[in-house]
Amino acid sequence: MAKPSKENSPITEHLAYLLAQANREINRQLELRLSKEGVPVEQWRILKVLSDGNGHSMGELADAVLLNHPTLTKMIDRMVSDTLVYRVQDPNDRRKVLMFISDRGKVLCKKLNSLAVDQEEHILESYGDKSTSELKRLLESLIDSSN
Amino acid sequence: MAKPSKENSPITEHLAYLLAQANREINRQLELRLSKEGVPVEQWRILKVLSDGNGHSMGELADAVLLNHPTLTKMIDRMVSDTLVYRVQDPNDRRKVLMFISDRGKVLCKKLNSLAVDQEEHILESYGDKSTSELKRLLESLIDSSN
DNA sequence: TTGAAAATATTGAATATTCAACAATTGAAG
DNA sequence: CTTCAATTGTTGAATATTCAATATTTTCAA
Repeated sequence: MAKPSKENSPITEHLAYLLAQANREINRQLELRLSKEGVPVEQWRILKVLSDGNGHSMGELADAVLLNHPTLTKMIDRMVSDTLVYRVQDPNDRRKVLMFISDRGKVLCKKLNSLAVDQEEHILESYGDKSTSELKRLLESLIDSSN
Repeated sequence: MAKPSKENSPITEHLAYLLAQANREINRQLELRLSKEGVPVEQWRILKVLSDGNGHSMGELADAVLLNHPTLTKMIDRMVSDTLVYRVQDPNDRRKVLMFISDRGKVLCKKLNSLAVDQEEHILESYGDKSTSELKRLLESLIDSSN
């Protein structure tokens, strides 16, 4: 009699797979909303981080928005062309570039925020208040325990 | 006095962001393990799905491994070159291609499974048994409620 | 039975991402 | 001080992904 083995468990039971699947689905929904303004999810994240009005270095930003450096550089290039953000050399460390959000960027960010809030509310409705906050709590703690 | 608004909540509090972050981190860890065999995560998923020995169509496979069709086609091309899998025309519906895992693929899949199990056990240790199963349950239910 | 629509997989061009190398600046040890 | 290593950001080439168009087969209505 064969003993049950983890190695035979279907892919759908792996945490890594469930995370990928959930992420894909939620991201797809968010993408759909933000596409109303023609903006990819990553750009919304960038705008949101910068909307505190402070300057953020590229490295800091890359960490915050989950992009690696070259990808971020190229995305920022586009956003600068669209005058959503702008670069300023850090006066205290001239290796660094500080990114700031423009007025136009702020206006767009507000619109995007409300589209994103729509989605969160939609999730709350179909998935439930309690499940949502419990899931968030568990995700935060997983991320913590991974560092 | 300004009332607290969801729209100002930091990006780190959004479910979509937490999912992306957790997914990124867990995937990174898994990638690291599987790189011992030089195999990307997606190929492991493909092998795992095919390791039931049955033929799976490209569409079915694309859904299961969370890749869109053209990407899967090109990845399968590589795996066929590496003789990990092979194509057979579906005799019942000649539009379809059925994918099968090869003997070499099975051998590789076993090694990959044990690397993946290592990771899951590492997560169980640092994150805890209870949290892990609770998180899995919530993720499954989120995915369910999104369809 | 025929012809139009749907389903399935692949292709090639356009786009995006990644890797490795680079340039500029700072930090720090001798 | 000077030099060498580390940090920061960008670039270009290589790679990968996506979108739109295509080919093939099946389905189904007329």
